[in-house]
Amino acid sequence: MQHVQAPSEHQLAAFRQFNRFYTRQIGVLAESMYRSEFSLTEARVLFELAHKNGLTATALASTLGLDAGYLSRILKKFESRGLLQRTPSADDARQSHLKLTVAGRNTFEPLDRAARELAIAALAPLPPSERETLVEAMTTVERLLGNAPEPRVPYILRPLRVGDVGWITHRQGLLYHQEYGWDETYEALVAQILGEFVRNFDPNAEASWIAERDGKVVGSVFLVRQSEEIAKLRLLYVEPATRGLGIGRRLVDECIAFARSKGYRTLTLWTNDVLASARRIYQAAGFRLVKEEQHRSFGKDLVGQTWELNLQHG
Amino acid sequence: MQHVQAPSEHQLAAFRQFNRFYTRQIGVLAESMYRSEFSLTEARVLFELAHKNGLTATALASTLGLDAGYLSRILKKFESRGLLQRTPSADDARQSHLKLTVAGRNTFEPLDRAARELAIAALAPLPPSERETLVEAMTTVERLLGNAPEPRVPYILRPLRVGDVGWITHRQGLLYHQEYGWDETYEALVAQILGEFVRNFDPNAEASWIAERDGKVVGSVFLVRQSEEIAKLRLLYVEPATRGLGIGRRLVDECIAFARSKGYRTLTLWTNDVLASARRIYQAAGFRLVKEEQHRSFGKDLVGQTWELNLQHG
DNA sequence: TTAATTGCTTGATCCAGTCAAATAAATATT
DNA sequence: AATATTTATTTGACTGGATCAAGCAATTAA
Repeated sequence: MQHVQAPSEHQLAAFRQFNRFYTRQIGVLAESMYRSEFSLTEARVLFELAHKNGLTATALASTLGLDAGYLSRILKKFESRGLLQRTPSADDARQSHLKLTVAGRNTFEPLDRAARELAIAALAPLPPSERETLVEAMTTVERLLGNAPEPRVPYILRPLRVGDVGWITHRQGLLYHQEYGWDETYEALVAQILGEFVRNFDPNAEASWIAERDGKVVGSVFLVRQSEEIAKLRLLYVEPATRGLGIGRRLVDECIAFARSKGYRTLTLWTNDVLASARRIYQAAGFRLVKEEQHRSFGKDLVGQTWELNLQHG
Repeated sequence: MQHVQAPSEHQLAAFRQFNRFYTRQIGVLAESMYRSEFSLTEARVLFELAHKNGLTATALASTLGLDAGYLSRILKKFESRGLLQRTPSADDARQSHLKLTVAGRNTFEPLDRAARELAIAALAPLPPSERETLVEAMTTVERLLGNAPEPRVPYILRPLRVGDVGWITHRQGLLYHQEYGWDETYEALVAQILGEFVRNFDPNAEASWIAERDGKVVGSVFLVRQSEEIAKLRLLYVEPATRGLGIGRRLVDECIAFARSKGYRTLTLWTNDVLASARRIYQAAGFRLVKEEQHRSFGKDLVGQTWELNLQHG
């Protein structure tokens, strides 16, 4: 059962403002097309036709959100001018497949170039770094508003890369601050642990896994050597937005498998009792609570827990 | 002289795709208004009138990008229905100031609520974290495309907050990786330094400054106590996109002033000769190079430099 | 004083876009 | 197999959103 929280006023306001802004923006674009022999809608149709052969009228109408009758007339106009060729569909005599003729492509070309010039004119004044920022932001909007197809692969695991240490520190610091009120010393501890992990990394005895989804880090875990026989799992974390995909469990499983393969006898970890969702994962994976102690850290009174997994009986 | 590089093909494509996408998006919005007694344009006019009193027709036409004649008719319609009141301007008898009547506000209200419902419907399906991402991306697009007024305050300095340590580590790690090819051990070093800084922080002898612009961290510097008489400046960094605003210089100046006020005699720092822009700042601030040594770090052969500033003669 | 510009209005017009009805093919139902 | 329903497309009829150009009065510049 998921409680759906209402969007905040600030979010609604920003969303609506953006729509007003972009309505105007597109008005400007449309205006600049005004002198051409085609309307904005006709140009959109041409664009679709130029980029995809064999479309049917219905498909076209639905991707552009056009009235079927209106589109029909536009297509008729194109055909009468020799820009468009219709081929009756083999398996449905009602439909035909649409394709621009050579003349059609030639007509589209200057239109397309003009649109390109417009885009250049919009981007060129920006410093290069901001161009990239802009494009990224646009992609984000599109992905989130367009009923973005859920990524086929829900997430991938990959090794640590430059930038990850800082990012994970940042997210964990913020997250535990927001959720549990831990202060900046927690983030600092994470930074130190990860810094040391990287600088003293022993590839034969240690490992890390980063879960990535849609190009963004959504989880991670680290396995360090504590002694000849004991490996330690550290800093398991999963982005709240991606909980429920089994990422946490997967990360822990990877750790266990790796530790076992390297001949460790015990996998240990230290956590705090407030971290309930992590605890469930550890329990499910077979860890057993071996020690608890009160401590004051990160600005809070906490109960630290040590969990262990025997790697040999399994 | 600034060389203006052309936008990349990828950027142009993304930009144009977004325009097509949002054209469709706005088409959907307009459609949903179809049954109301006002057209989308009329609704936009109403919105502007509802949110700003005393507008003139020309101002309105230009903010919405409307034809003056068309707007004139719309206003006439509003006035004849008693939604709008025009007050002749005192200092220009050609203009009049526009203001919604009470009836006008009452008419606008359900319209506004409907638009609000639409916004809710668009945002509600997203998980909260993505809502915020979306809104941020929209704001970014708007800022970059709308001839965004440069933020009045180009940047602000603020103390360290939770999340900063990780973020700064992330950015510095990535940046020096991209610009100079340094490997992940540099990021790890930054993490350790910052982690230690926070955990052993002595507010009477140490300090940090975060430069923020538009809500985003764009620079930082840390000052640590090395001994009774020597303070050390560490990890100066400025986002490339915001170079030229004097942020680096400002951060260094803050360090110097703080070190002086705390009675240190010397301010020292360690850097590498490849970091040219930082070096210029140190030189300009009066630092002198006191030592150089070759070393191999971060996967590169580097020349380390120690710079010092005498805090007493100034 | 005259000329040019600006703010707004009005007449004329157009064509983008909507709606409903019609046709023919495909699919579902009996 | 016959009938009903749905789907893809077309066509006729119409509306009203939007543009353009001309015009008027007030303002500003020459």
